[in-house]
Parts: sequence; C-alpha cells; structure tokens
Amino acid sequence: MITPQVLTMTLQQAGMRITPQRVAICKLLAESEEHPTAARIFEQVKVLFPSISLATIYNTLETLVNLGVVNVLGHAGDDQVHYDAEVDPHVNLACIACHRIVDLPSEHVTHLDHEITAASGYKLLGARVLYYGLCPACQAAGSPSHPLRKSQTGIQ
Amino acid sequence: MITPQVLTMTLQQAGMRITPQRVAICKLLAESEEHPTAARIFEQVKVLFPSISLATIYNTLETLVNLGVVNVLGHAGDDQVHYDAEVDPHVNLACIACHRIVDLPSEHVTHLDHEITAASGYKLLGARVLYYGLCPACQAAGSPSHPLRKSQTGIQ
DNA sequence: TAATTATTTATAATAATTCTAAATAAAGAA
DNA sequence: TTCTTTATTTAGAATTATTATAAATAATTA
Repeated sequence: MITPQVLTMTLQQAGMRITPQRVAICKLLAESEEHPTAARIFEQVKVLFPSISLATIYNTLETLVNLGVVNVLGHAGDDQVHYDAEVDPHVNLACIACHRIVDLPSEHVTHLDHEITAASGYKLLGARVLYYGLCPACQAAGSPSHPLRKSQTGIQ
Repeated sequence: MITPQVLTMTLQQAGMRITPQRVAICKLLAESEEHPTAARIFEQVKVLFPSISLATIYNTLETLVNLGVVNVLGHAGDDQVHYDAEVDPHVNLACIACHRIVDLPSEHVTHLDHEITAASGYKLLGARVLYYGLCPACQAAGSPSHPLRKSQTGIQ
C-alpha cells in the first residue's frame, strides 16, 4: 500500500513544486481502489478544484510515471489508459465483462524482477502485468459465447 | 513459436472466410520477430496487396484477439498498440530508449496462469506482461538522468 | 516589494482508432 | 455456368484520447 506522502515527496525530491492540484492527484492515486484513468481522476479532483484542467492531470501522471512511482496498465476495454500507484510486484486482473481491474498478490510475480534482470541484463524501470478474463460474478451471469464479439471483450 | 496456419485455421473454425488479406496478415503476425502495430502491419501487407485498407488490419486483429490467438501489449512508447501472436506465457521486454520489444522465456511466468486461476477464480482469456527499462546496449550508451523527461521514457 | 520561474488553465491541434456505406468477392443453389 | 445471398473489403468521414501552445496565475527568491 503506497501513501499519498510517498508520491508528493517523490515530486519534491525531483525538484518540483508541491501544488494543491498535485497533492490532490497524488492523494487520489494512492487511496483509490480502482485503477483510474486520466478522465476519472479529472472528474474526481474537479470536485475539490473546479477549475482544474485535464492537462494538469496528464502532466502530473506523466511525471509520476517517469519517476517510477506510478505504473501504466494501458487500455482495459474502454480506450483509456489506466494507471496504478502500486508499483510493488503484483498482478492486475481485468474482467472483460464488468471492466473492473483488481490487484492480486502473486508469489511468482514477486520473483519476476530478479529473474528478468538476471536473464536479460535490462535495467528495469516499470512493469505492466495485466491478465484479463471473466471474474467469478460475470462467469455466473453467463459467459460470452464464441466467437467473442468486440463488445464482449474490448481489451486492446 | 506459432505458425501462420494456426491463426488462419482459428479464423476458419470460427466460421470466417479465409481471404488472401487475412492470410497475409496472419502470416506476417506469426513470422514477425518484432511486435508489430496496426500501422506496421499495414505498410508491410500493402506491398503484396496495394489496395488493402487499414480497416481490414484493425478488423482482423480484433478478431484474432477476441479468439485468443493474439495478445495485446498496449502502447510501448509510440502511442500505438502493439500486438503479439505468441500467446504462450512469456515476458515482453521493452526498451524505453530504442523502443524495441523482445520476448523472454520465464520460469515464473509459466506458472502464473495456474496461480492466478486458483487464487482468483477468474476464467483467464489473455495476458499482457510487459516490463520496461533499458536494454544493455542503451545502458552502455548512457542511461537517462533523473528526473526522467518524457522523451526519454515514453512508456504509456 | 519587484523580478523570475514554474505551473495551471483553456483551447487548439494531432493522430490512432472506429464507424459507415458503397463496392467487391465468395459461397451455395439451381 | 448464372443468380442470389451473404461476408468482406475499401475509402473516407467521424470520433476521441492525448498532446501541444500560449496566456494567465501562482510560487519563489532577492
């Protein structure tokens, strides 16, 4: 579990100013259970800062990603990039029916970093581990028939 | 290593017609060492089929993804979605400097499916396992200074 | 305080992807 | 084969997430 403070402190240590907008974005990212998109963050921060601009959201996200404290999950069926403030190794599980993404601790994923580093010689900066499928609830509601239609998956 | 035949047979078994355009796209996907984008596939297939449309590329990719024989890696620093015809468990490694993506076999990743299925109850349909960092060559050429600037990463 | 610099905002621009409708090709029946 | 029906492709328009730009604002320093 990451705290809002870690995010804001990271910005500060990178020489950036701690503005109220950035604090709000960091707080939302750290405390959100979902894996928000820029648009979702925008509409939530807008409640506190009605004049905030989408550009500020994108700028701050980009900075946090580049500093390595936020990961990018990519699209998850809605044409929007999802972000994850939890950068410790874990699996993200997206349901293609209800479009929710949940976190899953994983014994194997915790070892991946070292395995990859040792085998490849890469200097790792981030990861995007997203599995997709049908969650138990959506399976019970009736799984999609094959061949799958676009509206049924949407993972891109 | 997947073969072009597996892809075309999958289309056939799903009740779709085997057109020359689809065969060409399947062949390219299966034989490509890179992890191509729709635009890249388009320009390569265009050599054989000068009249092919981008819409055909997108339609075929969408179908193959929905049938589970092609995975979506998402953006890799170039604002374009990358595809991977290798759906057996492996790690995709993207270099944020040279923007190349390579495959990496992984002992841990091969076990992830079962671990996730057992722990979550999800019915898994696909995965997106992309790690990003600096490849050995780009490390030697000089790693980016912190804080990272946008043009240096580009993973989104 | 004034001067400087970083940040935010609003809006325009970009471009990947999707949609639409007409044209074309394939499959099956007679 | 030819006719009929259906699937597919094409070209181009439409959509929309994201990025870029420039003016306005806020923070910082002296």
